[in-house]
Amino acid sequence: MDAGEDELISIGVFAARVRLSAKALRLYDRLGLLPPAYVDPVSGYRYYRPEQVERARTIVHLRHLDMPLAEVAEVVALMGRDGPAAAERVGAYWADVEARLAGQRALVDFLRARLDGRTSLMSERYTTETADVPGCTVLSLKRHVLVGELPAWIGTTLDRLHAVAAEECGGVAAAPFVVYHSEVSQESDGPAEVCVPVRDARAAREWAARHGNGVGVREEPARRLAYTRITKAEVAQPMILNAFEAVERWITERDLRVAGPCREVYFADWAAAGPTDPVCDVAYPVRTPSGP
Amino acid sequence: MDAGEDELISIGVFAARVRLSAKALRLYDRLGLLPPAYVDPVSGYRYYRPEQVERARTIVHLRHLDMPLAEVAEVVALMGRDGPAAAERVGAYWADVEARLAGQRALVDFLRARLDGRTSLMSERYTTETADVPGCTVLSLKRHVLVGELPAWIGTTLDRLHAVAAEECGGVAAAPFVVYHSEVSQESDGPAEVCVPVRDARAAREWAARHGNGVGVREEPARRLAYTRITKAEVAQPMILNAFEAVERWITERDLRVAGPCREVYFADWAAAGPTDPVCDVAYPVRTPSGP
DNA sequence: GTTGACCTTGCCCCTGGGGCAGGGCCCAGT
DNA sequence: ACTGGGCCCTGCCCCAGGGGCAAGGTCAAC
Repeated sequence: MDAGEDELISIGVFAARVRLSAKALRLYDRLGLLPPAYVDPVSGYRYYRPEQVERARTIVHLRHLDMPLAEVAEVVALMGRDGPAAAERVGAYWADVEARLAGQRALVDFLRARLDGRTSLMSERYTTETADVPGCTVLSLKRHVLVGELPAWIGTTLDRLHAVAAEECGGVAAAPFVVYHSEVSQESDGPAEVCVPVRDARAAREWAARHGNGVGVREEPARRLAYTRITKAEVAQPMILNAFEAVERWITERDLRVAGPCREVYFADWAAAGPTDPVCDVAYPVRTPSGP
Repeated sequence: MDAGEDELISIGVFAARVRLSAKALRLYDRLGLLPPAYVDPVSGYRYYRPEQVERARTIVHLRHLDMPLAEVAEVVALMGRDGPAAAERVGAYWADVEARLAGQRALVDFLRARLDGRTSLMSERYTTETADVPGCTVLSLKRHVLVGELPAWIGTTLDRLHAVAAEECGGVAAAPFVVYHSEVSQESDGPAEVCVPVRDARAAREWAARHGNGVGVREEPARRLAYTRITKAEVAQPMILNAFEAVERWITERDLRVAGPCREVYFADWAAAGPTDPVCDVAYPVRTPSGP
């Protein structure tokens, strides 16, 4: 158990054994990730022990998974005391990676199809029309949200506001919708706003003043919307982007102007709908080139 | 076709529409990736046109795949002229990503098992022994090679040297082996050397002087090897790391010292072997604590 | 004792931006 | 016509995770 001092290894030899650069080892020392067993107080030379090889190799492996050093530090800190917990952290990290990847894979398909020119065929699938919708008072909740969390957030928020509208505000007056401010389709975070039109504007305002943590009430003006209707399956990322682009193209071709942030109008019962049932209108507010 | 000047969009508005920061747009301008349609020569203000939205969004998507800007530039350059070629490049990029990922997935399994403590069970699977092997003359080819390319490189190089040894150097004298210099198991590149022992040292030397582009001839000294025997299936990354670690542990426990770079000795016919057939010895040269 | 290999710190470089400072531009209201 | 506030400009420093190089100190073998 008593390790002789002859076991001290210089940084170059240690680096070669664990396949790290000396530079990386110095960095890990500075970060407290893998401090040398001994540092000569005069020369500043770093010396390692063979027992440190295991820790170093674990770090190498974790870096090979592109795990940030901060997280690597947590894992190796756990390693000595609680192996299963460390293994668990690695699993959790990798699950995150795989989740991100699933989205990226879908995006690859979408992009390849678009670059391939198959998009022109696809845009014919979308029939765009306009409709004039009256103004209304809406319960609204606005937040920055990442693409990955969007569906879940929309679902729960819609349910919450739906319940409030039904019980406190005289019922739901029209189809709920989600507005994407800074008017892009999706991708990355960016403020999204879930809106549920209510019948009783005054009751809504009072309820929001009393309870609404984050929930606001506002007037949504009457609008002319250019929209295309899509199925439940087509709402998924990134397929829905095709719908947004189709509507944009339709607007441009007709020399109309976009007059506000784009939105998704959920006119059907989401839970009851099958994958091929239409559930959503992808819409842009428009005005005519002449009028305001 | 003549776009009115009223279509010019300021950087802030354009940034919001394509969901990029103004900072990113300036960077893309500087890199020639997405130059503004017009730059005011007096104020330096950048102005974009709606037609540039498509290109910008493609860039956003590609960046979302973590594609480096240099490669993004190539793809978007192709986009206008040759869509299918651009799609092809994206596909190729993603295939690379997936390939890298396959290796990382295996590494995750390996690491989780090790951190979980299941490694102690596994080390019992490996029976380590020592053997004294005589010195010999070897044909050798040394190169820096990445982990992913290792199996392919070893295979083809072994075949090449095998053929030379058989035809020009009096035949193969012993089992070929691969030496990993800077003595680690694997991971990342790092010089690896394929060695094939030959019977006729003089013929080998002459052949190498005449033809050997990169192929060298050297004396491999007699060694005592600590080794464990593994099957064809166990040669795969990263499972083989368990074997290396088992041998290292065995050496440490017996108070021996590593006396050279580790190696894999391929004693069986690789092509003819099934997954459960032993084909390889994972070995470290050792010396006793007393002797040199 | 000398020499060359090794080690040290410190600095600038890369990518893909974020954030801030100091200063210029533009438009709308008065 | 002026002024204010909101855009926009450039330039600088910052992040991870190191790579590379320079100037200088150390170690060990001969």
